[in-house]
Amino acid sequence: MKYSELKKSLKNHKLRITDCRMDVLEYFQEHTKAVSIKDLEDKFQEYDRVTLYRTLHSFEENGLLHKIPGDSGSAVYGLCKDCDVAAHHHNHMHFRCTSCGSTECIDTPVEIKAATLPDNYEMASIDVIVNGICNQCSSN
Amino acid sequence: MKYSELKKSLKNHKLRITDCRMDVLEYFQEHTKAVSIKDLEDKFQEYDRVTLYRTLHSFEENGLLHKIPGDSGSAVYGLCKDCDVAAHHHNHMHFRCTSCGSTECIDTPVEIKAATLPDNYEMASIDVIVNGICNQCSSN
DNA sequence: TTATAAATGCAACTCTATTGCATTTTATTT
DNA sequence: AAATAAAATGCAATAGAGTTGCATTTATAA
Repeated sequence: MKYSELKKSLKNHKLRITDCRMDVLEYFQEHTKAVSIKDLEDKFQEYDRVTLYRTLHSFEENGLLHKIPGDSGSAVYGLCKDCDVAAHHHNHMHFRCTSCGSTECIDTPVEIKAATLPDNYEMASIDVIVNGICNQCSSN
Repeated sequence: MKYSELKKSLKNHKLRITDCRMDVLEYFQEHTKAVSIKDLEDKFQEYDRVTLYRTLHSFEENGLLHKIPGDSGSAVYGLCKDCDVAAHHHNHMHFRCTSCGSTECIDTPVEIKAATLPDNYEMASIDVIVNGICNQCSSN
């Protein structure tokens, strides 16, 4: 993605333009799989770990990323493709490959009826994590 | 639940009978909400943290508990009511209350068709986490 | 009752994530 | 373009979650 596009995207989300944020956002754009803090630390050794953590947090707060609960411990993050700051649409599914360990957002929308909940439970949002073998691993 | 019942349950899962395991299992039986390591540490200060961790792990390995990915960081565990060692049925949903922070297993079975996945993805299992307000919180 | 295999407690350690603070950088205003 | 205020960064320290090794104790089965 072009520099000016990245810049625009940050500005749209009311985020200041910094080297770290530009690099991290570009990294997200270039990867279809969800990204962990570990990935970023390995890739961007020139930035402090803390800065990378704070970058993820600010991106998440400003609706650029969504957090995906990690399998064991550490979380991963995915780009919010169809979201804007006002309305998040997180009702897609996350596919976690048990072979390569990657997590990926699958754009198939997920519908679970609130009617299936017991009385007096109110649904706000839903996270669906599908475990299995991803396309890359199944073709090897 | 009676002592003898707890004992039988542990034996069924090929787990040795110890004080810690009996107490922890009883605690799970008495609570409808999912249990965190923190809950256990607070409740059972007479047992070492490590022992409680290992108790959870052995319960999980032997099909007595299932692990539910925590909101931020620490995981919680739920009793496997309808599971046996041979066949786990984890396709129920987990309800996480954004008000009181509790997580709970809801017995409504969840069906997501593998057909909704893109080509060459193979589904093995699925975790559904519904966020919202639980019955207790909505009536307060 | 004894033998052995497993569970426990303790200490140390690893990994993940956060906080405080001084410094630097960004964006805005003049 | 320079000055200013607000925000981001880097570093060090700290907090929290979870694990490992090992000596000791306990449970089960012979």
